[in-house]
Amino acid sequence: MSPTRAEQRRQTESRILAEARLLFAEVGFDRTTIRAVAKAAGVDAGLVMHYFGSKDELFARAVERAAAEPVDGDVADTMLASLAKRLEAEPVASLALLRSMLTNADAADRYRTAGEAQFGQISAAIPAADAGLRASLLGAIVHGVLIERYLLRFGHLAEASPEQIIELLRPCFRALAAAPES
Amino acid sequence: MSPTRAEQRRQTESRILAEARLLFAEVGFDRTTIRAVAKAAGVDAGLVMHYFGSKDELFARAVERAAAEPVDGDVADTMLASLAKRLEAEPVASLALLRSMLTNADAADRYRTAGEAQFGQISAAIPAADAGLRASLLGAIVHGVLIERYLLRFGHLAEASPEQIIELLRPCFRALAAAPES
DNA sequence: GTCTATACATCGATAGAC
DNA sequence: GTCTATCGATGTATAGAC
Repeated sequence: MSPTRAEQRRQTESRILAEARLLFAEVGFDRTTIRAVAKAAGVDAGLVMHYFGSKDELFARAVERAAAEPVDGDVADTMLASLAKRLEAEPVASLALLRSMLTNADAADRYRTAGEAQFGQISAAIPAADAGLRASLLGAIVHGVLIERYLLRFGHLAEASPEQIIELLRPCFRALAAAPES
Repeated sequence: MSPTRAEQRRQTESRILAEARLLFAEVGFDRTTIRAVAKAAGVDAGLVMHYFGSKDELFARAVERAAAEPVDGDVADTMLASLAKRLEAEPVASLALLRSMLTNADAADRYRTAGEAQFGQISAAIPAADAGLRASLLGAIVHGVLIERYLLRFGHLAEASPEQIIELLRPCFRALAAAPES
């Protein structure tokens, strides 16, 4: 009935990862210490190092996620649906990346890489000569909203319902996703 | 002909402040060290401490700026004009604040305070029941664009001309600044 | 007015005991 | 599989010499 060593390790490891994600999302890479992660997970700092080798590796494991979903129908609607999902359930792994991307080069790279896949699809689906810039603006808006809602917790944005936000942004997204005249 | 001690100090102090602003904008509060600021300004670390007392005080002095300009005419146009100005000349003091606001509580507070004055005006000028949320979204968009252009230097946004960006954002801003029907 | 020397704390990482 | 002990580096801040 007692768990094998491999099971033990897997459980402890995932508990460490969960606490690391939370801390990275709350205070960012630099201010998250191995010691604090270990304490939150109820283990020793040496064990965290033993499992993950380095703080960078721990961060990499904590923020890795599944790939972005494909853009099928209308660009604006697809992006709004994706944003709505992230406004309903707080996306901890994304927040860990967002929190750290301005002060950590590795986090910035991962953020860029994660965004490029989605960017390519969106850019290709916009029928305009300046599709790249339009897609970039859409991305900047999404991230600006997520930052002020979850990371800075600005009053109106933090408390508004996802539907309210989505409906206000819909005309913006439509304007950016559609060509000026066609 | 030789400068007085007071003049000497004033010059050295403003040189230190300028270098501090640059470093805070480039790598954020935590990774900016007193030693690095001193070195960039061509003085000793002890002197920086002697002038400003603490790293927090140095940061406060480095990011303090003039108040936001008043909202006179159309809300959307006013905000777009304000954004255009910040897209033409890189606003170093603002960037220092933006770079640090996700990982430093004091920077986040200053950012919030600086934004609230402008927020109140914008919110009051929007004729809608959800004016507060609309104003917040406008702020989030502005900051999202500034972050990706200057702090992350994303290709399309970093290279686009201010006019291009402003014209693409104009319909978004109009939609958010105007009541749904009136 | 400017610099040297140093106290004091924190953190990542390593080695090894149990 | 988990924890103790410790090294080495770095950074803020202080005290005092010049």
